[in-house]
Amino acid sequence: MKKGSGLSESLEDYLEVILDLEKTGKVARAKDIAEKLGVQRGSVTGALKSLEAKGLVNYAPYSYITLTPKGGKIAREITRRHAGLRDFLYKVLQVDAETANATACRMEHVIDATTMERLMSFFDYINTCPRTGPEWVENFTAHCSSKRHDRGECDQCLSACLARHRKKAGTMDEHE
Amino acid sequence: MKKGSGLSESLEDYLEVILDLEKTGKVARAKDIAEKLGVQRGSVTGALKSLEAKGLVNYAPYSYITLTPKGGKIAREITRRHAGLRDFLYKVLQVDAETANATACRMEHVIDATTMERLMSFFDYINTCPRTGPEWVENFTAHCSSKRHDRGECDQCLSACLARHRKKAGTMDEHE
DNA sequence: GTATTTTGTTTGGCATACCTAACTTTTTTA
DNA sequence: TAAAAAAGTTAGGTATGCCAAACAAAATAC
Repeated sequence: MKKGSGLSESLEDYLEVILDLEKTGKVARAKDIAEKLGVQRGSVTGALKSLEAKGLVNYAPYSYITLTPKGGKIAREITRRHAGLRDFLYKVLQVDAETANATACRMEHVIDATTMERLMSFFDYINTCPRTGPEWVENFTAHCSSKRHDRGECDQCLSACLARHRKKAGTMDEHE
Repeated sequence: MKKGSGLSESLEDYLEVILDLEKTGKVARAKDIAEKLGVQRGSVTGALKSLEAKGLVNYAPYSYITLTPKGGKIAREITRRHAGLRDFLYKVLQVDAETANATACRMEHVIDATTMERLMSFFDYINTCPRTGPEWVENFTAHCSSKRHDRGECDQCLSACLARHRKKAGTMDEHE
């Protein structure tokens, strides 16, 4: 268990882009792939041949390009990682949208399946645990700028958190 | 602001290993570098020439190898990232030690400075905020295995957390 | 339906980064 | 100190992955 697909980062990027094009524009064309990846058209031809040889895309010269089931599976996995990483970076670490996206784009190729799964569970844990949740995440911004927690407010913060939870739990009971 | 060093992942690895060898065995020898990186000795010579040309290592054929101030700075930065990422993966996400190390080893080359800083601040936030802390992190394990929070215990968990904080705050007051 | 434009392919070249194997230098040992 | 071993270098080769530019096919326009 290393990187999962066994593909180079470059080829994984091609699959990801092809999936994206399939989802939006119906057909993936070499020109669009080149534009999205910022490479020349000639480079796309080479990559497609390589992907075709690995059974990941349906491709023949001058034909339309589609993902094979195998290629689609990998592409969806990469896309899932991309989205998950981007969300964690943007929503939790609160990195600006562009940096979050760019960093996710690089990390998606190097993170292993185990770590990715754990990160997503952790994201879920943060969001569902009453001790944390969105409001706790927001406070992280303050922690970042001030460099230190204002310890004096901790008691108050914790009490408010408990109160919110009880109110919420109470509200939920009413609905039962 | 992209990757910081502008070096390839490969060359960053060389710098990291050279720093490590300098710290432990005093002198970095090509043979040790090759072993640590899992490459042949011939590959090391090529990399050293490249690093020398960039002013990152002091190197001449058959000479000992040392990092220049510039190379040392980059090597320390990579090493710092490696340690930070490994700690986050191991201590927070609780990925097994080997996977954490291997994943950190790949991520260190693709994470940008901003995101890294945020991640470290977040690690600090988790550890210092009374609402979270080590005990909250431990509970993450349960969340992972059970797949769901046992909501019934939340009130109790939160109350205990508040009690612990007050006790701790009280203890601290006594010391003043 | 032919000419033009667009799109796709091919070719040759460059850079990285690795390998193997032959060779040289340095170090060790006898 | 001379032979043997170890360490380092060089040379030639492979694989990726990109580019630029010439070329071919397909699509569009007239």
